[in-house]
Amino acid sequence: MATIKDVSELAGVSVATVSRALNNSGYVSEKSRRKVEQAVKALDFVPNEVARTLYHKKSKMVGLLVPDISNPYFTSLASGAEDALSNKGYGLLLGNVQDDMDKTIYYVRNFEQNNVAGILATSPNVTDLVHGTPVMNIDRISNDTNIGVHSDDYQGGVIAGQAIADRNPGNVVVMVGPKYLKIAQDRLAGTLFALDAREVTYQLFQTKSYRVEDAAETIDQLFSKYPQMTSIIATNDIYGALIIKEAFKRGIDVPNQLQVLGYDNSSFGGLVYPGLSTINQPAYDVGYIGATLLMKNIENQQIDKTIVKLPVNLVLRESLRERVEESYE
Amino acid sequence: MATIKDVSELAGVSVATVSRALNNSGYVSEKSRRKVEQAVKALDFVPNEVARTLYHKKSKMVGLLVPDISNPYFTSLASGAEDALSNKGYGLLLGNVQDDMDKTIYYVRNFEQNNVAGILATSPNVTDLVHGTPVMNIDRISNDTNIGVHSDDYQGGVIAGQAIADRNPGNVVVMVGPKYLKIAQDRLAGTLFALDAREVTYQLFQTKSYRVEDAAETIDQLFSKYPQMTSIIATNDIYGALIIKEAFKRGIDVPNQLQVLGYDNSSFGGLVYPGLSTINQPAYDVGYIGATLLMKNIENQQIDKTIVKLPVNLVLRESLRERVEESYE
DNA sequence: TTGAAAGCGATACCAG
DNA sequence: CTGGTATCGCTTTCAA
Repeated sequence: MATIKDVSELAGVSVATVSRALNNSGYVSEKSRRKVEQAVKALDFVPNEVARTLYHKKSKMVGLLVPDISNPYFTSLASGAEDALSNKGYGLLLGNVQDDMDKTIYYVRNFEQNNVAGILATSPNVTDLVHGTPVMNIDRISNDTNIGVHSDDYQGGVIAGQAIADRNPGNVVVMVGPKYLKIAQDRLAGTLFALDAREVTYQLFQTKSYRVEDAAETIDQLFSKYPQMTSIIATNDIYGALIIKEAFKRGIDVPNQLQVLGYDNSSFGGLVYPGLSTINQPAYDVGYIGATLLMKNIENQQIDKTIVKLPVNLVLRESLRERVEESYE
Repeated sequence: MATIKDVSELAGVSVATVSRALNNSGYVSEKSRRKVEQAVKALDFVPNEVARTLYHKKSKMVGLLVPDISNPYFTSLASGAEDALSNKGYGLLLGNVQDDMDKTIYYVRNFEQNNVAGILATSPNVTDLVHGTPVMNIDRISNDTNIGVHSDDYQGGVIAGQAIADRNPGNVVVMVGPKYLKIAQDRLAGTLFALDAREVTYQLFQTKSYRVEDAAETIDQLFSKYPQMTSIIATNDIYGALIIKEAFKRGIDVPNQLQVLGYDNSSFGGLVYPGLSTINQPAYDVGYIGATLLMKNIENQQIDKTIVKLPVNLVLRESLRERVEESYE
């Protein structure tokens, strides 16, 4: 690969001039500029990003930390981030941390060794691990986070609770995500608020994690513990789909005997039958907006202290029963 | 962040000695080594990878090109690659090229600007775009590719054809992937061979791409064109799941009236009901082995000219009918 | 408007 | 065993 020196020699100017021409910085005569352009073309020259990074101590790359890349929700998120980033010429360094603190530490360190311009993090504690690199929290936000973008979990919980309350709830089971996750707490609070407001009773069922591998066995426990349930709010769409499947196996009619509500609006929600009703979290948008904000901070050096909270909405497919109008009592 | 110079000053030795101590290269006295270690600890020093890369003209990062990161098949592949890479201290730069040549070119260029150590590519033509960077083709291999890892597409096609032939095929429709993809051709050849050998007749149905967005409308065309079909071999699990769903909607019993075979063994195949039978492609392994081989080539500088072909197998769930034993005629 | 030269942070050669 | 120094490719003062 040609270097700036090769270009300068071919063009008959100094490397300084080439650099100026390339970056439109400082004065460059039209004549020099033309010579540089020709040489660049002739040599198929592309500036080396590593050298640029070494000088600036900041690369054109952003590190993305996701808990589990097999989970379609995070895939959408990554996809949004990637689109925003590549639009502005940034690259994406991927870190799959698997909800493991050691891997998180490993990747943050690795990112900083590579002078990433910023980090998009789905674990709120990353801010403490970093040595000055801008961090944008996405999806998972903790109470003391003051910058990030996520979807409105409490509201999502409320919508979920109302959707069930509206539809002849019966015996309601609410699956609860890992308690150390604020998003799980918020969502639960919203759901319980909505349910209580409508005087719907419910049972809570705790799940360990959001990981795909843990899902199958959890479902079994669920059905044996609550064989009488007629409504269930799942922690995510994977559980939602598995519950529908298990119901089919047991000859339970969905939604008439058991209605199921997922969460996330993962891509496969529309692939199952009956279609999984769910709460749409704008994962792609969270990724896209998170990346956009991060780049803004990187370029301005000013860290806005803002939390962007994106609205969620109910996606109705066939796994919920018909809505029952309130009667005049 | 501390630099090697800071360490050398604190330790009272030269940067050369620090470097030697850090990399276990050349002679370093025990005494010097201890001083260096202390200084490193005191300063929380981590060597800057960018500077290392500039010197070596080769980073500890690998670029991964995937056609569509929303597709769970590529997600597994990426996951395997990531595991192998992070085990050996390599980072993963992601490029989502969306089957678009311009984006492919953009990313290859971007990867080389960053001196990636190698590229894992799902588009066979990447080898021609590269300026000396080692390329390992994964998943999609063309005829003139001489290095790569993929799963045995022809054999997968054969297995698929046999699975259908074994099960009272009736009116068979074979979906055919994009013809510019060798994997699609090979798979088709295998399927047709198996079907012909058993004297099963079939119809071909061409699909445009593997992209998720294009799937929904294709299904409609399929059902209206072949309302009488009783067996279908889908191009992938997404189509498989959608076909099952559409069958349910139309009151067609799966598998009795219509049996469905997917391809890929995507994570959600087990989430639908009835469970989608499919051909398991070891996506994770392709990614893992591809990355491992690539790293071997990177480190030896010698490019083995090898194609690794991984076996595929039938995953039986409920979307296929019972096997019919051959009768003695 | 231009070019010489000093970094950026590490590595590795060569002399001592 | 150790330290000085050239080098990787680029950017940016500073003087001319």
